[in-house]
Amino acid sequence: MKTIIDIAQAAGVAKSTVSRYLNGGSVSDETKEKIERIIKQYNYVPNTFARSLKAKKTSIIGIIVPRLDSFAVSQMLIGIDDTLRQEQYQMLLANANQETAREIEAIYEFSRQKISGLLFMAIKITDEHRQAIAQCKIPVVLIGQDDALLHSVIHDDRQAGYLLGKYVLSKGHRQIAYLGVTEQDDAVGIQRKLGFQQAFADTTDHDIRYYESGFRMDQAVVAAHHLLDQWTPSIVVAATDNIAIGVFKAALSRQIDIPTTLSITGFGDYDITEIMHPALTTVKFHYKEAGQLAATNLIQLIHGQTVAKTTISNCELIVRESVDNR
Amino acid sequence: MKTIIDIAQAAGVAKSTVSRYLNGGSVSDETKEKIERIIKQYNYVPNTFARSLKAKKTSIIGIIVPRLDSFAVSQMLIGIDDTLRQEQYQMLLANANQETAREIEAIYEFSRQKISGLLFMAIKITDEHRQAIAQCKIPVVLIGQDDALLHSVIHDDRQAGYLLGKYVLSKGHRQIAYLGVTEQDDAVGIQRKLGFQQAFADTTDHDIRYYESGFRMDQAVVAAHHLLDQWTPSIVVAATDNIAIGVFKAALSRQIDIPTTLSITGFGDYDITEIMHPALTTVKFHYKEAGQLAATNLIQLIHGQTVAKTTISNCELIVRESVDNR
DNA sequence: CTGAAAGCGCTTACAG
DNA sequence: CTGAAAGCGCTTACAG
Repeated sequence: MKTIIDIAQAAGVAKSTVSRYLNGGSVSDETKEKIERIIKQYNYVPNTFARSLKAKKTSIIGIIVPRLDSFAVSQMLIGIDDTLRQEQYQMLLANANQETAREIEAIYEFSRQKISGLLFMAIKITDEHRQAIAQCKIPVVLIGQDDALLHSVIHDDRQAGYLLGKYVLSKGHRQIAYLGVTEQDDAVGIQRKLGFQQAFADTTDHDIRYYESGFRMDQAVVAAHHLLDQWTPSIVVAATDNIAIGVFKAALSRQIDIPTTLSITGFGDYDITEIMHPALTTVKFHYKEAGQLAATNLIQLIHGQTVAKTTISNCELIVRESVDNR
Repeated sequence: MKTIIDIAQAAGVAKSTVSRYLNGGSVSDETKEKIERIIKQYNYVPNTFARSLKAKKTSIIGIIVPRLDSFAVSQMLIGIDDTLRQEQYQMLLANANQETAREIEAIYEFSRQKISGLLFMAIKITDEHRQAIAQCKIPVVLIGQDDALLHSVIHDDRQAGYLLGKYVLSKGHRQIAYLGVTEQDDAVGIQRKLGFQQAFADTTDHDIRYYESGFRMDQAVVAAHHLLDQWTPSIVVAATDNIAIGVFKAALSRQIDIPTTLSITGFGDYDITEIMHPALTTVKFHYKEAGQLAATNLIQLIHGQTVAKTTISNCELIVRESVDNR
């Protein structure tokens, strides 16, 4: 491996001059050309460690995701990658596998790698998280989850629940099973549900019953069977598209016709929901844009600029075929 | 930020002793305890740059993926993450977005970051790739694509095509549309097709016609319409599940009944294919395991151990409902 | 515009 | 088991 000294010697200049060339400092056209040629010839690549050690900064952004096999996560990653590339940042990725301990671990590990910023898709922010983040002194932008202190880009989960609630109401449904997720997850577990309930605030002739499922499709199938064993609603409102797909699967295996006998809705507008049969009525979030926004905000934070504490990414109701009139 | 000198002073020892403690060298129990306590108290985290600069190694593995919104890629990433975590490696991720130029760029950028190994999901290996890899002197394991020189973990695409071909044949289909992808992609574009053809080697009363599609579902829809405009096969054999889903969608919009009028198959066994209606007959690849295997092989390569040049991950036919008897 | 020198925070032989 | 010293490959004031 060639070092800056090799280049300097070959070009007949001091290494500080080469360094200046590398960092866009003032160098005469003549030496510039000379250095350029030598670098190309030697195929010289500066050592990032030496550079970062001295300059005390890196071009690496850490990203913590709860899982890798999720449409929402993939889309957000695409958005993040998009803007990070443009700004010449690299992505260091950690999969927390939905475990808080692994999230904390990743924060410290990232700190050791001296990332210049952190993009964090958390399920729930605890004091332990706040402490780790504070200790590492890294700029952070949360994605998908709000926090009193940290910067965040969130989806309008409340509004999403409300829009869907109003729609379900308008279609005449009154026997409603809400298949949610743990309230540990504020955005998905609480806000969507609150928005949904709000849509029914002025209605009295309805019966909404609450059930809970895990995030994975197979967990949703189990939860849906459990639900359908207990009750016969006219609609199941699932807290995510993935869970809705699980309900589809359970209903199918019970020979329940969708949507004639049972209507189903989701949240998220996953790619696949469009081609399901019947196509799923859901609420679309702009995941890719949220990822871009979060990356942009983080970079501004790194540059010491001020950024709105909370950025809200909007949503829209996508009406398809899985909800029947009642 | 505290440095090793702060720790050394506070503990009343030399910094080389602290370094030895950090790296598991011989230190008396007494000093060990002292240093341990101080480190905890100061919340000291060693500077990775300084460490890597001197020790000339990192714990970072670079990963280049063609896209992020793919079931196969996600699953392989999960597998990779799995074994990399256990071995204390970090993942530096680059999304090439199916562009060769971005793949090359990523290799050089990774080299600058001094990754200790590269996991590469390429579409096609060109001389430009080989040159970049050779120049950077980084251990590499290819995933999903074979190469004459580089180490790789591949799926048994040929066998997959063969298994599916034999099945299609046994179900009586003779008017077959093979909706493939570009032959640039050896594994998906060539091997699967060759295996499929091989299954028909002893048959003469068949008519297989070849069409081509992009990898994305929306591209597959267009390709499927194009195909169905031109011909009326009894089955469409799609080169990936994603493409098969596009065919489903096109058939649905044309009111063609699946599988009665048109049978469809895919490759990959994406999660979703199980809950489609009718459920998709396909060939399952073990993506997660392939990711684990590749990561394991790469680490062995990094440790200077010898590794089989090519590791083949097997496949199995998954018979479901999308193929009718003919 | 250019160069000599100090220093970033570690690790690693080498003595003792 | 422990410490003093050199050095990894850069960047950055500071002179000139």
